[in-house]
Amino acid sequence: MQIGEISQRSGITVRMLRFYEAEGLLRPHRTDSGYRDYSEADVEEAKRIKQLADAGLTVEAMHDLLPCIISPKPTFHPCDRLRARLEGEVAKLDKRLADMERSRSQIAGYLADLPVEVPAVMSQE
DNA sequence: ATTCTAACA
DNA sequence: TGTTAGTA
Repeated sequence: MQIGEISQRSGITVRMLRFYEAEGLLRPHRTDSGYRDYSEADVEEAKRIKQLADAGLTVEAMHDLLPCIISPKPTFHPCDRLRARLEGEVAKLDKRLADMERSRSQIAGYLADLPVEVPAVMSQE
């Protein structure tokens, strides 16, 4: 099938399907004319990729996790290092959350100290 | 009509 | 990630 069909069936944009391929996540065959030719197996793989992408995982993480997924749920198979990798992802998110909280309080502080604006019609009178 | 690669007011 | 260009 062509890229347009797997796109609608997987929910991944054509743009991203090409990007993931460039990243080595999906390897569809090519027709004589150079068009990507996807198989049913590719559709299942694409659905798994979609799940991981929606979880906010990076392409690098997907490379590690995809081989450990059995169903498109995804259900993870106890591969070696799988637990460590998932824990690593959670650690990264915890780091980002901490950074964002610092940023939030900083900006909230600017907002709290902001002088009250006087309406133009009043300041001119 | 669709897809392909490359590139960015 | 979108979008556009010029093809196949």
